[in-house]
Amino acid sequence: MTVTLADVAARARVSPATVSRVLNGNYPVAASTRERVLRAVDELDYVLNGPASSLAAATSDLVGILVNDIADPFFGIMAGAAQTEISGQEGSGRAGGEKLAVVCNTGGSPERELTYLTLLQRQRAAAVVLTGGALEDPDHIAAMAAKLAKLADAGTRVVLCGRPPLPGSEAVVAALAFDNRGGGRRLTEHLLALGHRRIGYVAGPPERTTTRHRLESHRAALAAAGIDEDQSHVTVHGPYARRSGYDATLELLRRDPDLTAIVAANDTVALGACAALRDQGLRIPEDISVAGFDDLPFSVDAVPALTTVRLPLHEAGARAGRLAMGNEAPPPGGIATIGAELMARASTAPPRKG
Amino acid sequence: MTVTLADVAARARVSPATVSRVLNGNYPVAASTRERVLRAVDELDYVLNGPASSLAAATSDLVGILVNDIADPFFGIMAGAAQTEISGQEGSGRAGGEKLAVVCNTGGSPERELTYLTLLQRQRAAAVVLTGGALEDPDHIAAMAAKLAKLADAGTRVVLCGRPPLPGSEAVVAALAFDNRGGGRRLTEHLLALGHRRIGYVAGPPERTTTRHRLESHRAALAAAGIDEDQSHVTVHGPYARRSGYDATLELLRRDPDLTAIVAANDTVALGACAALRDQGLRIPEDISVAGFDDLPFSVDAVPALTTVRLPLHEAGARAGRLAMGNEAPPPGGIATIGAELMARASTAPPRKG
DNA sequence: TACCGCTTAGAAAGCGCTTGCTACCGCCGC
DNA sequence: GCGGCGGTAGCAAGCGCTTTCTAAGCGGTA
Repeated sequence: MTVTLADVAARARVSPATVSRVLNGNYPVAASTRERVLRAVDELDYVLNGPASSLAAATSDLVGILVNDIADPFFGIMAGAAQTEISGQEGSGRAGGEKLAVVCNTGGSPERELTYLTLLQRQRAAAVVLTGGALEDPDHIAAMAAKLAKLADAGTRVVLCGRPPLPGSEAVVAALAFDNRGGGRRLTEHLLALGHRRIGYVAGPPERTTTRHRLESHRAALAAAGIDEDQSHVTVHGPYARRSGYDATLELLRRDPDLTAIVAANDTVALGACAALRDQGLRIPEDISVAGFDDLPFSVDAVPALTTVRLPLHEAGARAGRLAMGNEAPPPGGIATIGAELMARASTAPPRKG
Repeated sequence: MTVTLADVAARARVSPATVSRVLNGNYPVAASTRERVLRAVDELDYVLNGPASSLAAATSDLVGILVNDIADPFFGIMAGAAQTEISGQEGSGRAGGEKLAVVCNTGGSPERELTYLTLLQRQRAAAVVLTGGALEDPDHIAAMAAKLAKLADAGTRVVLCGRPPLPGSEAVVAALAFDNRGGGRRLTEHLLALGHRRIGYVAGPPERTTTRHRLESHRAALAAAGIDEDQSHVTVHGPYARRSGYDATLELLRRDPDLTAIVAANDTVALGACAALRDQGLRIPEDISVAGFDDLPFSVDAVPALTTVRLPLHEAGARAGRLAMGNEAPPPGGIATIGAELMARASTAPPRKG
């Protein structure tokens, strides 16, 4: 019922081998023959059998992009950029060397992360791009390192994007990490420069690298400014979600009503924080300043516009895509840190005198 | 080098057939044998060869979800819900009947849409979910219908989610369409009830069904209220992007400074519109009302909170996922319309007396 | 005891493609 | 005029798995 290579071969009166070579274009075929084959392909509306092809050639055109939360533009932007870079290979006519770039949503679950990796391993994926902060659980790190090593062994190119390098894993083609520490430090320094001293912090889930890096750099900046009291009572952890920002902010206000600024783990959380503050009748930034992280597209449209740290998500994703395709030389040592730029906007201002 | 079924069979001292049957669990195998096999699998760290398996069984565990823009939460939410429903199959131990649910980003390009479909066809995908509004170009519709028919022929289950049914295509398992018309009508009626008569409209790209349905229902509501002047000079088209909302709003203001309300094609565009209005020194909703569409998560946090139309994106995505897996009966006729609910919030108010 | 049927395992034939090797053809150069 | 060579095409052997068909072993029944 379905058309096979052999059918095409019969129609073009050549051998299956020749058809295969025309389709793959990696072996000389006379122009006249090629044309005859191509015509047969068109007439029969032939579609290559991917599994058969992958099996015989021991390679696949699947490229997986893993994200923590597909509904979050933070990941969407990176994934989209990577996917464009990977799929956009050749504008040249026939769907030849086309890669099938697909994104897989782990939902932040370590098990699903591993499961997806196994599934991609099954498919003998050509490459895998892992985005977003990693879990700090040692077991999971070990499992991931082992898995990635196995993937690399099987010829899959592994790229990390916006994720710190895996300790001891040379399996990876390249790791592009965001400078969360530098960005976090600059953000807090900005607040300090404005005169803030009592700063609440709405952190992400404690077990994520991103959370820790951002939080640690915040505290380091405070310490460097001579603020060395224990910060734990003005820190609340929660998921990277709007709701979490809302709830955490109410909690912080309860713990210390004299806070003059709130730093959020990311922009989404910051938006929740703003909502909570407004609901408490506080004005931003007159009564209290708010800052986020990531500079997602909506942040500039918040009212007031959100002070945040810009991460070049698009650029990083695109670069990861190119690395995955082997279209760009890996950075020295396979590790690159991507800058994070402070975007000082209207949501932060000097604290009220008093 | 890589471990194959035969290696496992040798180690467990059974035939390859038996190992296959243990792994697929669709044939009786004695408990003791099964255990021996499973142990061998573990010890050798065996990973099934997907392509080989797909080739032999003539089926695959790939499920594709096509989206127009992965960086847009509108799609992210649907895709995430669908993916969860598809992957979340069996919590039961071993990675057995696991489906590989992946999302493919077409970027709104018809060619890439078709390309992805071909790629999925190659892989003999188990199912395909198409999300988001369709292009109205007759050629593309015909090409899509043909492609989907071929996919269905090859056993791939096709589900449309948030996309109008394809004319004459019985290839499709089910089509879940949003009630864009009903939502659009209610939104405009809300504005009319508030007393607005001069309403600007920032529409999406003219060639998309979503755009047309929303715009037509808006105009129909106006006409029903006796406002039957030509609306074209207070309508501006543009992509579904923040920037487009900003620019279009400035243009509308230029064309008619007396507009008392602006309706945007979706929430993202509405945010851009708000920014433009603010930059012009206009207050929302005192000077001018603004409404969006979709009710994305950030809309409630806008200042003022955005009046919009809620689309149950998560629910629709989940349902599409279930339909794709055959875990839910298709609606009668294969077509279901999903309600759209007006969310009247602070960004709309009666126009200033004037 | 002989027969039957049930349960469980193995043998082997592909699934549709790729690719190393061989074979053929026409032409050049000596 | 003949050996050789570059350029093309075909043969056939798998790639690693699934699945049909066959067979072996076992207990139960007549």
